[in-house]
Amino acid sequence: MERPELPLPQLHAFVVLAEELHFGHAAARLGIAQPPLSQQIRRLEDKVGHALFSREPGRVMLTPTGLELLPAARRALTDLADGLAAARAVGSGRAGHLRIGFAASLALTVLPGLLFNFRQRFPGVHLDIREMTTAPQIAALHDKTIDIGLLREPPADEAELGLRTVLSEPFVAVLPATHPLAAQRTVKLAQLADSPFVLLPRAVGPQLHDQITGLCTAAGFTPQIAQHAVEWQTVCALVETGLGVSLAPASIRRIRLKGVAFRRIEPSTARTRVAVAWRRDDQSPLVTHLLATLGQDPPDRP
Amino acid sequence: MERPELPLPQLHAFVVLAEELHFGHAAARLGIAQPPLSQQIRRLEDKVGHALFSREPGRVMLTPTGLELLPAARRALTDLADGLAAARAVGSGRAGHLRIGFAASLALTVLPGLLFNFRQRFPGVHLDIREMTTAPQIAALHDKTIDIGLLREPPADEAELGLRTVLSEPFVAVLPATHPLAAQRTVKLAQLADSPFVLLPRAVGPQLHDQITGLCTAAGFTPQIAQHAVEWQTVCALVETGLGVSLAPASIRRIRLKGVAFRRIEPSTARTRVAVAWRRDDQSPLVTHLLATLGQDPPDRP
DNA sequence: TGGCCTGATATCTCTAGGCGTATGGAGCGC
DNA sequence: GCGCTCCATACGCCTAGAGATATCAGGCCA
Repeated sequence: MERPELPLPQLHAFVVLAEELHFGHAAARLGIAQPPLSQQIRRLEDKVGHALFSREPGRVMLTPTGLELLPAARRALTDLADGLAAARAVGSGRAGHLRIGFAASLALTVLPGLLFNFRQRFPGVHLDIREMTTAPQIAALHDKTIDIGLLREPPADEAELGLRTVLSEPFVAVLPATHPLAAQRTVKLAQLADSPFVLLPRAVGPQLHDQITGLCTAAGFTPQIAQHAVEWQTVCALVETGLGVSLAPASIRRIRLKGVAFRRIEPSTARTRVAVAWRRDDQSPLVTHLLATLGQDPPDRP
Repeated sequence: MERPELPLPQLHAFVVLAEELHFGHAAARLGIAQPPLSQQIRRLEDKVGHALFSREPGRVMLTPTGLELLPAARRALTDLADGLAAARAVGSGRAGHLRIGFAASLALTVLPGLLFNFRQRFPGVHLDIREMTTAPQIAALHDKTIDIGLLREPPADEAELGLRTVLSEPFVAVLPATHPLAAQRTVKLAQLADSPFVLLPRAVGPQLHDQITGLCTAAGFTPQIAQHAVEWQTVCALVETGLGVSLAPASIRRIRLKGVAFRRIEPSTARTRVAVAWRRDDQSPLVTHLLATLGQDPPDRP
């Protein structure tokens, strides 16, 4: 790649003149007087080393040399205009792509609304969504593998990461509608001690899993896990069949199955936090935009 | 098409820095000191409105914005470099295309050598060859439908055209080897009065045709045309079969058939002229080159 | 802590070039 | 011949920008 020798204003003048084939009109289109245009063309011809236009009295025409240069000049100008526009779009956050990690348990709560709102505001932005648990999200943020994390039970000691709580929700008991406790408005945790549990496998969400089993332990019993299911829908479905009960973040109420009842638990102090995480030093306006979207459209609180 | 805002030197600096990702090295490759490079990049970033590089201590990296701009910048630069080279090639006559009209009777004489030599010297030039008789060539030169004409019996009164004689050749009698006159070294035109003639149709080359029949008339007889043939090879082949005799420009000797004899005619004053014609005001270097080629490689004189 | 590397800043110079007005000069039509 | 159109030429002005040198500031390593 060598140093370019053709100033863009001259190329611009050249292209316009090639379209108008009239110095006066071309100068008018360029918004300048005619003599400067003559100079521009002259300078360009000097640089190329050959005439680009034949000025026969009465008509201006492109020479073969000019005809050869024209498409290149035109492409260069449009490339630059388009490239500049695209770069500005990316720079201002109207385009680009954003990689978001999210906890599986959010797929039915904050995530859909967030994606919907964000896409409506920034339709040019490609969103790359991947399901990850908390620890891998933290690692991926440091790796710059993702730009945004949506996770449960955020760690407290991450100096390089920004963290903001998106949702803090209590737990609910998930019961078959036929279960005796379903008759009560609230359920004491200890009352679940004898029921078999249906839970997500610990590997899917260790923080949440540990918090749930921790709640049971605090209530004085160890949950008897009868069955694992990787998705909350499945958990509810299994509860509906009477296989057992479960404990889940309150947003699970979104899953409406007629054979399943959700009941507040007591004590109700235990809550699970959902946070958004990002790199503090991330300059991308897309991150800012996403955080703003998250702030302006607070997810429904169940 | 709007006025471009990105000076090419800055784009060049940008591309080089994007490749080197190191201000010092990039500046060295550009042949400038490092501070000016920093300035170039800064100016470009000001114009774009966003950072193009992230300068973390220790490493320079492209931002997404810069990554978006890079391909456009690269394409614009190479387009211009290539376009400029192509335009210069056309301007200097190393490329382009040249439209040549030629008389059919030259297809076996001046034309092959001319094309061969010209193509060897200017392999980048596309030659557009079309067979035309004299009058259409003159018209096509005025129309700018062709750039070069190779014609017989050029007109004298063409002020706008340049004309140069390429070849001036006598006529020869074309005889079957068994013909009594073939025993002589030279043939008097009148001796052909009783033989049937094989000639090109007048439409193929009126000037030449008229000149041949004119020769006969001058010698006191009207040729009995027994057969027409559109190509000289065919004429010779028909003569070989004994169908008749012919009169032809001497360069026809190139066609070697064992049953055909070529004999000088007397009086030998009659000659046919082949000329090259071009527009005097034609600026194209290709025309000059072709004329030079024609001058430097004189066609074989039979 | 003191070099060293790397990039940013400050300041200066110089010129290419972009634009204007005024003018010249060739064709062309009346 | 006169005026009109259209392009070129001739200055003159002025800014952008490309380049240099000198210096500063932050990380890194010994």
